[in-house]
Amino acid sequence: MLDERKLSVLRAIVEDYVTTREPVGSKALAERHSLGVSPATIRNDMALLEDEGYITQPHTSAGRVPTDTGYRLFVDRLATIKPLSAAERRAIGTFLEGAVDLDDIVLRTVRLLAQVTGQVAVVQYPSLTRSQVRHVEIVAMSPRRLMVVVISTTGRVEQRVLDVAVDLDDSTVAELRNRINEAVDGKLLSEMPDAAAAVAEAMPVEVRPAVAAILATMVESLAGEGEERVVLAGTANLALFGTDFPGSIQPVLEALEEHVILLRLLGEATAPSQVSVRIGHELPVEGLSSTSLVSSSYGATGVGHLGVIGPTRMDYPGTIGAVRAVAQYVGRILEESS
Amino acid sequence: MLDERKLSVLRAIVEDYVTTREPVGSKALAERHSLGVSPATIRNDMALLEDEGYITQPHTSAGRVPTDTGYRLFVDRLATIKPLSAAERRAIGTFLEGAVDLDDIVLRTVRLLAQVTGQVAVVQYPSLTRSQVRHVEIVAMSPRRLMVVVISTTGRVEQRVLDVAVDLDDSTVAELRNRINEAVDGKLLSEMPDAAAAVAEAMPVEVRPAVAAILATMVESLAGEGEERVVLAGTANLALFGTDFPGSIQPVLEALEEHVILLRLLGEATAPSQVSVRIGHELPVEGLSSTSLVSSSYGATGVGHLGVIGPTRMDYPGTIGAVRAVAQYVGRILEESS
DNA sequence: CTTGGCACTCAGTGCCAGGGAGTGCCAGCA
DNA sequence: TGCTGGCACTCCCTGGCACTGAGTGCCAAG
Repeated sequence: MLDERKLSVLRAIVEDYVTTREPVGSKALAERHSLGVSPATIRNDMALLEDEGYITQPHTSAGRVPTDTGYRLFVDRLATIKPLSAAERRAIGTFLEGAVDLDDIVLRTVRLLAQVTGQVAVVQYPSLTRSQVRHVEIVAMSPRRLMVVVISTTGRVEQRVLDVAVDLDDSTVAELRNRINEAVDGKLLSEMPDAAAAVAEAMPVEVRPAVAAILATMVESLAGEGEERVVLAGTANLALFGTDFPGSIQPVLEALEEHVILLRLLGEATAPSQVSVRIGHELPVEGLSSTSLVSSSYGATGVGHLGVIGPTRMDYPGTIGAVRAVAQYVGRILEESS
Repeated sequence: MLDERKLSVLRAIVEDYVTTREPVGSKALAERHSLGVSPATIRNDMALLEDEGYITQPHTSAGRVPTDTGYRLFVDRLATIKPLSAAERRAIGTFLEGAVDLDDIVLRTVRLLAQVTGQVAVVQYPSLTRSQVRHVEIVAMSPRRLMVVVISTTGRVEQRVLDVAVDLDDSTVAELRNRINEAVDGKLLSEMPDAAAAVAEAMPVEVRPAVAAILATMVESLAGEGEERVVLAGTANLALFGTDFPGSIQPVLEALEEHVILLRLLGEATAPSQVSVRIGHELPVEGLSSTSLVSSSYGATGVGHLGVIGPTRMDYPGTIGAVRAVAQYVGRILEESS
């Protein structure tokens, strides 16, 4: 159905449209790309591509514009990812090296990504549920109030204050601390429920229910969905692409404020440690129907995700390259600092 | 210079312009407001108001628009703050009551403020330096690595991991913990340096330098500028006012991403526990020169700030009322939960 | 000091014609 | 069968033009 030349035409249309922001016509294509055929032939091909739904015209006597499916085909079969230049890679490296703690790493990453791609960057904090536990600290603030602090290998530190129904003396707390650390050290937080159950079993019978309750609360509050966090940067870049969004960037900004939704989108990315691209209406979010999301997980265990959101008319090869590179660097930095 | 009637004219211009978004002319003023004089008289007044710099015309043969100084005069002398309706107050109360922890309080507050005012809301986390210390916990994670956790009465919990040069055994750490808690309990974090010095003095001489170093690092890292945080909501509302910003909302969005700057602006607000209004070029930030900031501190001790950022052409009486009300409620909630 | 009248300015709108980019279709050619 | 050049057609965009209407500044009279 689509022979080699028609694919070339589609590629040329996407590339030209991305750079010029204007519908591209057959004559311009014949001039700017060496397709070896006349405009008339290209017109025939374009008519067919339009029938197949890959391109469309804004109005009768205008050039063609890629559709979502057109971009999809381009990304899947026609684009070759643009690797970053050596200088760019070096800049990324040194910029991220300078980070002092996890907050700083995430902040730098998201700003970097926004700056490199010129679009909106999204970075998720390393997910606690996928991180390994490095240390658990339990402190009795008062006889019936405990503070639990969990430190992950990725550097996240989360704490909760729990009220318990039974007085717990210091030695019991100390024992609990030791047992918990023994049980969960190096484990994924998602494995904690099982480990916690075992710990409760091993404690003296009179405190067992209290301990079980503590552990349950602890696991729930630390490993819950609510603990995922994302950070954004570069929303100002949206205003530069204002014309790319039908009407207004308002719905886009609204969608970006819903961090829960962003987290879901990032999480839905398919293959681990590979860049995923979701285009226009492929994103199941109203306000983002004219944007694309280029995302990837980072870290060896896919401990978090990051991505870039921009208009569907974006430079996919470049953006994919940037996202991939940044994800790699962040993963490396996190491993070094753990 | 400005008699009563001219002030009324200015007030009428501001009110009309805020609602209609269009330059207002003498005839319209005479019709919509009962000023008791003819359009011609109003024209004379307007000419004078323009000479004084309170209003301006976008072009000849257009109506008048308030200038920054015009708004300033309006806010200072002409506006009567619009208190929220009973229903609104009730809604605020119940919405904020539902919060489960500090993060939740802040999140709900900022969303509420954005929703009520229809503009961009900014809420600063309770400042650690102005909070009282409720509890300090020191935990030896390994002989040379300590974790320090500080809990404030406002519910903020901050932790740091410190590496120390000397081995500290458990009993020393325990003693340190007790002494610190004794010394700083109920004190403002800003008073900690003094308290810390006294603690170091009282420790055994061989660990004294190490302890002093720990305390110094601790105070510095916890009470430093870097620890202030702000949260935004309602940036999407900016797009609705797009036409109010010359050119683009891009510089505004950019400025909003600079949290450090926002913090500075919030902190500069003058009178404590009173609503401060800064209009247009009064804000020393390039990108915000066509916006106004209505802000207030909250909490009895002015422990944090919150505010609203919108176009200079905003409903000042309503916004001031909303900011004041929300600040009061947040303060109350924080006290209840402390 | 206020008021009505009057001339003037100028943004905004609707209309129209011309130019241009682009398309679809068709007939001819390899 | 597929490519190509030619041609008529569509429709957006631009610029010019006249017109309207809101609004102003000024002035003379009350």
